[in-house]
Amino acid sequence: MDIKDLRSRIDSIKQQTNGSVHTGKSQREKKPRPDAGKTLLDNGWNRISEMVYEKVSVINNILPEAVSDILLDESCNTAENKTMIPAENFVFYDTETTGLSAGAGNIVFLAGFGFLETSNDATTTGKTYLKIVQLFLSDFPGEPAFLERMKKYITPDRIYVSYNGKSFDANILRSRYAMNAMQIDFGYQLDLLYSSRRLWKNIIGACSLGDIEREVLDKRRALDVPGFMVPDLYFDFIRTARWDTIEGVNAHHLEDISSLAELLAVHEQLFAEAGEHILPGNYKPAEYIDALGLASLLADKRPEKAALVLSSAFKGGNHKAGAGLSIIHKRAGRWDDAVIIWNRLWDDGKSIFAAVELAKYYEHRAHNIEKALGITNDVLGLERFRITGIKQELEKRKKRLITKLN
DNA sequence: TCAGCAATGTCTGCTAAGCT
DNA sequence: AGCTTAGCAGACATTGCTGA
Repeated sequence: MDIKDLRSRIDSIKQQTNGSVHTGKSQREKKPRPDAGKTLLDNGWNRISEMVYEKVSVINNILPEAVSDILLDESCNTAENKTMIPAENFVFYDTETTGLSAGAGNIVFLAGFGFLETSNDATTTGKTYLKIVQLFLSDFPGEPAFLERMKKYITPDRIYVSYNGKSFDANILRSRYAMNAMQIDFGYQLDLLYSSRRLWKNIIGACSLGDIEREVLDKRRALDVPGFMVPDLYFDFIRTARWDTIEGVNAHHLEDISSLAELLAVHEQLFAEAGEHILPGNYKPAEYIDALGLASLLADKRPEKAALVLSSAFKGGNHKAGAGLSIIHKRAGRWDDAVIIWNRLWDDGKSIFAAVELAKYYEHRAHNIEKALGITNDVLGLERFRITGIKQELEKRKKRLITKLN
């Protein structure tokens, strides 16, 4: 994007949010939008204290019903000895801030928490929906009251789901509570950035939440506020107290939280169907998943599923998946299965990894020194070693095998 | 008994990438 | 832009097994 495109994009966003495109004319000359005089209170926000506002929205998109323990580690007390955790234990959260650093000058002005709840309404009983509570700070002095109100939604016994929240949101929040001499006890942090990278990085490249929304969730935002503009728009709001200045940011923030819930649902769907060849309807087909990444996520808690994923990918011609599967077989003592894979990898693609494994197998397991030497000579003849250490290792092996043979 | 090998674990340093 | 995290590679230590 060149500077001209960027300028026009910024103008069009400003036009949507407050009509204040920079035209060279003074503020006084500009014609305000008809709704420019609206306040937070006109837009569904409730005033909690002088500078703190709160809004509740209900979203009915694709939501996780129960969530597996696959993405959680042993430090998560909520998941202790459970393979499935009720969705009510998960809180989806996101913040908007005045900058990127965790330093003193950067504050959180918008925080949102999404709770999965089940309807008690007579007509929709049992239906799960996402209730999102947004908290807005309308000016800096209200920060202590803002943080105090937020404590209502942060409890140590829940699992807090975010996108890059481990690095960003949680740290900034902790730092704001510390700056205000207040205590906060966050629950377990589940950051979907890292699992998303494993699943899609090799397929779609960049894995920002926006990329994931577009490529995986198939969501298109009509006109979104780019992150880098958020601080400026908030500062405009502080100066002008015009609600329409910040309207786009709040909408963007609500979308982000809603997408988090949907993204967790996609993870769950993938885990549930791992190893099966068809992923139905809502999301991209199986070829759109990095089999190695999915298997690596499943490896600890569902090793049998990880093996199924790799096996199915290997059948489809993914040699790296075959290599991974062979190591699982080897560790489990299933040598015959491992040898079949190594032979195929060697025959089909002259895989150095497979050849080294076969040489080890014939030397130490099958005690067939001639065969071990044969494959060692074959692979040494390839002359396409990226890692010189492997070649040296093979030459050492060759020397040893010749001695053994004699 | 001991040397050599393979596997595994730990530590360190570096890089890439996400958030507003 | 600043900060944090995970992943990766390389170096090194430890353990267990095997065969001379």
